[in-house]
Amino acid sequence: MITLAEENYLKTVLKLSNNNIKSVSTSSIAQELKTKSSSVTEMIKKLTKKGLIEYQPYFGAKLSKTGYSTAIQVIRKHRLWEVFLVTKLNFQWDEVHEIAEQLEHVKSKKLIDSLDLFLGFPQQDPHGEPIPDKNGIFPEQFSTPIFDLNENEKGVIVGVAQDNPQFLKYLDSLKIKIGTKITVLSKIEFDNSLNIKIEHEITHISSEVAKNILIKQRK
Amino acid sequence: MITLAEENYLKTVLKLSNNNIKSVSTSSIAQELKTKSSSVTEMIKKLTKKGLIEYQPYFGAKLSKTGYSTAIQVIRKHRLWEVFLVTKLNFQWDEVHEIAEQLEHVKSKKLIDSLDLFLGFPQQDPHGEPIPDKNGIFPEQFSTPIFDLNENEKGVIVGVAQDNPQFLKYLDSLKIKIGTKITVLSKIEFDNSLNIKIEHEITHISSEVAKNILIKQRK
DNA sequence: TAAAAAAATTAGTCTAGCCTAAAAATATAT
DNA sequence: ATATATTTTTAGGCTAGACTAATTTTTTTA
Repeated sequence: MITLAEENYLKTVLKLSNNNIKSVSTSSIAQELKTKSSSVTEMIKKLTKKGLIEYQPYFGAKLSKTGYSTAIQVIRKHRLWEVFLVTKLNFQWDEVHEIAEQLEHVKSKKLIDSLDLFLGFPQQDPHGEPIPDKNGIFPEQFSTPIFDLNENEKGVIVGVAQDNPQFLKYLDSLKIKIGTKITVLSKIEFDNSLNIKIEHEITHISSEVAKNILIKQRK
Repeated sequence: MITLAEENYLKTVLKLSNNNIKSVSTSSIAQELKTKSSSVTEMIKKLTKKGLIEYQPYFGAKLSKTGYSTAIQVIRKHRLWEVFLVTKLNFQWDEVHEIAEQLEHVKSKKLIDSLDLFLGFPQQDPHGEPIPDKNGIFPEQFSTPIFDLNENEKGVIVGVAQDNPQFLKYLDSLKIKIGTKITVLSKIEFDNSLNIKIEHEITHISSEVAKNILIKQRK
């Protein structure tokens, strides 16, 4: 049986690894959960013993396969409850997070699948976050700013978040248009700018631009 | 802030005192919660310190006024969630208790009042239990078997749960008919039979009969 | 590449809730 | 009315999860 605290740790590791499986530091978890790193170390050990986390002392923790799917299910519950609160109980989109934090820990597979059906299998929560299905599969990706991609992730450009002519001309000069394939090669921590590959050419864009180019993600 | 365990204790005290404010024993609470009486003693002390319970060592615990209304709110949440599960998510009436046990601890006044509205202010849960309103007031009493009354409680007969002629003739012989006022004088533990007063006559009925006479309760 | 700084882990406490065993109080029965 | 039985409370432990302080490991910097 998994406890509420354990679920919150798994969820946090998932979040910090950008919905992927990768190593995150003790201190980042502590910061996110507003606890101390010593507490995190202990809990990570416990989750390792349960097979939910893979942990290398001093080098961070990452989700195991079952840890990942457990975390995804918590996310699914959280987002479905948010949809319920907004669409059925008329909550505002900014009022639902705290309540969903509680509801996401209610344990019943049947409950959440029935709720999903009742809500009409929504694909996004009120904040636009995608909702994984009962098997943990995320829906066909919606458009995302390139800015949100991690290193080595790929996408196809599907739109822009600005129609200012200067911006669009700049995109032309980079040979960026709808349908163009891009890959994020590296992110520069300092100013959040990106090195990207467009078709076969390598180039560099600022964070401002990266936030305004919308892509659909690919494997 | 009240914890989940504390809420469960308050709910249990309320249940054991038949939705009233009266003293219940440590051991009965322990039995109901499947814990040990030593644990109960400790928790009762804690709740006393918080002003939710009034406690006299060796002579039981009873709800304070605020303890009572806290417990009523938990009951309200439990029953509203049960209605939600059955009427909106198509659960069967026997599948909802365990899930409602979890949902009843979610903290948000607005959530539960919105849910109440969404459900159309139901007055009974799927098991026929009355649902208190947002102020903790129970709806006009529905019919109840006499069997469910406690000693010294009163009611007016409003119906029967059997129409078998033998049963009805027997009621005639007791001068019981619709509109008859009754008072429960005492309950015999051994066979759950009752001594009752009908208008001004004292008589005795078996538990079988008591289960099939429906009354509307009075103060 | 060695010293200093930063991050992570360990050791030792604390609280909430639970437990068992022993002691104390109350209730029952002769 | 006193001995016995039952119930309740007290005392002392245990686990989950968190904390602080001390130690160890890794990273950074000179």
